[in-house]
Amino acid sequence: MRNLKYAILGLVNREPMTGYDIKKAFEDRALTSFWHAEHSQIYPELKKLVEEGMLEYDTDIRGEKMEKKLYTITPAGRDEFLNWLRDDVPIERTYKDIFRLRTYYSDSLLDREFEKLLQSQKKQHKEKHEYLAAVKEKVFNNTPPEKGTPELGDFMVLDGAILREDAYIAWLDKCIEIYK
Amino acid sequence: MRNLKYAILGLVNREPMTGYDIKKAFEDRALTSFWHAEHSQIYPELKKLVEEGMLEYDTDIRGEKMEKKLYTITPAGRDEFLNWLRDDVPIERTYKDIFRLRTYYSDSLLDREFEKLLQSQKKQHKEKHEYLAAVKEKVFNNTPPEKGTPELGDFMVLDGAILREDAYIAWLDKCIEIYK
DNA sequence: GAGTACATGTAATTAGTTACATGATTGA
DNA sequence: TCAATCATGTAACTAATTACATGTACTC
Repeated sequence: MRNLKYAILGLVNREPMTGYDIKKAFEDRALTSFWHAEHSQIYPELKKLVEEGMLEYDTDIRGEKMEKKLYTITPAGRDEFLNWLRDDVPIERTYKDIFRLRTYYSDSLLDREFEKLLQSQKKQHKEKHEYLAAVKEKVFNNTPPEKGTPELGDFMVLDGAILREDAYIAWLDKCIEIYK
Repeated sequence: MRNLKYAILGLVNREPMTGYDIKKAFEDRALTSFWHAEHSQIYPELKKLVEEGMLEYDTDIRGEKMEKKLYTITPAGRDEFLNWLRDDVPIERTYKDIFRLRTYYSDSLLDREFEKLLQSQKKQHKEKHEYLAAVKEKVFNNTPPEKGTPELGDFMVLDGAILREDAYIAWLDKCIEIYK
């Protein structure tokens, strides 16, 4: 499906970037909630995208010797990206989740043991939720940016991540209630 | 992390199973919402688990020639599984989601184009939601089973899947509102 | 006799993670 | 001068998907 390919094309389509910038973007709060890749996956993919004519780069010499490659999207790359973006896709059958897998088997634990695990998960999801809500307030003042700007994309996925955390916490609370 | 290993150990711990049964279990309504594997991944993993002493099997001859292997968990396998189950794990940093990736880049589409994609996703998530809610009613009468039964695990993850769909639909509605 | 479900495997490829490997630049 | 960050790559391994490959049993 080459999802990483399109994730990268989309980023470089927003603005020219180095591999390092892409790595940083994947660590960013909004993106990190629904996509991620290590640099060891990014650099080979960039090389491939250049070979395929989707991206090109200029080598930038910083200081004495330090080289960095600034990637730009080509017209072919932009076409390919837009065609991908327009696709109407089926929803994913499975959203893999290790804690749900553990919950599925929780009858093999003592009630107290499992309740502790539930509480630990809740604590972590609450922290994530608070963090995301703080970003929404500070960066966006809780208000959606203008249509047609990349910032609106950032806002929507951030909002989605917050709703996802809400639902996760509500689910954990239901499980805790059962086990109490 | 060997998650498939523990997914399989957990299933066989519930009751002896063939590889085919495990495949079917992964297609089951509850499990399929948070875990999945193809038979091409299951059979080699079963072989490995036997080599590691976690599982053993009896070959059952059905009819003329047809062989099936009924796997049973060993005491070592059960120990390993329970130790894994007791682990307190960090929440996943990323829940990969291709539609959220597309949403992140939606400013590159026309409003009408993207709204159509949002509506298509909503339709699919609503169908999934209705299906899950129907299972919850028919199988569990909307009531949690007794503690200490595998059925409670089934119920909790099913409930979690429903809440997840609720949140997804709520998020899509927010996005649709913005784009309308 | 045809179709579906049962039943098990391997091969080839793609995706993703962890570890190995190197070096420059910037600011305290 | 030390630490953090910038910057790029490869190697080895694990995880997962798609395709190839085969045959049985049951029901209509």
